[in-house]
Amino acid sequence: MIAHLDLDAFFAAVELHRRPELRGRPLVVGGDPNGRGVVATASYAARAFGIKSAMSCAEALRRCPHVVFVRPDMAAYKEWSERLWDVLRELSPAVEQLGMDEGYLMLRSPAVEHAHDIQRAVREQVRLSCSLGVASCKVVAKIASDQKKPGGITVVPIGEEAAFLAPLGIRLLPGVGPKTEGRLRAVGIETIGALATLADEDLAALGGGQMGRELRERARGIDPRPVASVPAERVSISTEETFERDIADIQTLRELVTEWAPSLAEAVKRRERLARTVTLKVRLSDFRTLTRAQTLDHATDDASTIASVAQRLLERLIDDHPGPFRLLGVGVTNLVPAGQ
DNA sequence: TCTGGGGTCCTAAGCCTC
DNA sequence: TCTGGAGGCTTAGGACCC
Repeated sequence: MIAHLDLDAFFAAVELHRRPELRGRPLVVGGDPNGRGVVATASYAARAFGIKSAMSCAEALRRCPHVVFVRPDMAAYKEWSERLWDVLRELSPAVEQLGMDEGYLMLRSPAVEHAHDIQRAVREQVRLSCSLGVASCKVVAKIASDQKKPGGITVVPIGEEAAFLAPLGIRLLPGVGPKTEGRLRAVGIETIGALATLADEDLAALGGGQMGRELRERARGIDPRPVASVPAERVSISTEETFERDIADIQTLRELVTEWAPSLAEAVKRRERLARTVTLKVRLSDFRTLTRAQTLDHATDDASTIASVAQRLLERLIDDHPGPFRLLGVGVTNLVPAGQ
């Protein structure tokens, strides 16, 4: 059996350990409530006011005028996260980390007992609350872990996967976002059970291809993906910034590109890689996102090369769309091992 | 609601080579 | 020499995730 483990309001939980005087008060970890910030994590006290992740901080403030805002301290969360994963690797024969605050674990039998042991160890050794889903495959375990938050364990016995999923809303299936949900609703599919029985000819509602077939398989509780203990290699590194106010001035944008290139190059070097492709990304005032990319003849980890390619891409982009821009980003992809 | 920052994966079109 | 198709690479965009 597999467990999906998910920390409960992770960033907020860390902040409450650092400032115990805020216990019980609605807390949001996120951006600037007077700017363009969004909520990264809301404490459970804040959720009671309808505040959710990804909501704008301005809206969160409207819903709860006395909410406390805290800027994220990623370095601190990373430290807590490392402690957590060290503990988990001691407890399970195979652990697959997804991001800082969730992942899959292989369970020993009896699985339910093992899941309780893991939850207790996280509480006692890392002082964090987590929820777990226990099932025969990843997709079912993941959906199950969300059923009894915070602090719950949901077990789906073997053979009951499809029945467990059937009544749940389509949006709970990982891979179904707002767009796919809309397309499915348009053809009358509202539950995971309805998706599971979708006829081949109706798969077009999911765009046809392989993704549609895979989603339908998962809706049936079928998911052969193993727990992968070895982390996948990074495929891209990027940095981006949403501006306080939209920027039209080309010189300012050029300077930003030049300013960011060294830290990108550093990140590439640190991973002992070279980058073959440089990408530039902008967001227009109307929220449309545009990208331009160039693949180099010779892979690089050189800041000035990255900067000059990004500048050229920026000029090309500005020729097509003069701005102003809400966001600017620079990234590298196509990473190959250094020395190749 | 008025939408961050860091990513991953998929798709489709255009181009090139075999 | 011309043509057609397959397949790979690059580019751009879209959807999704935490």
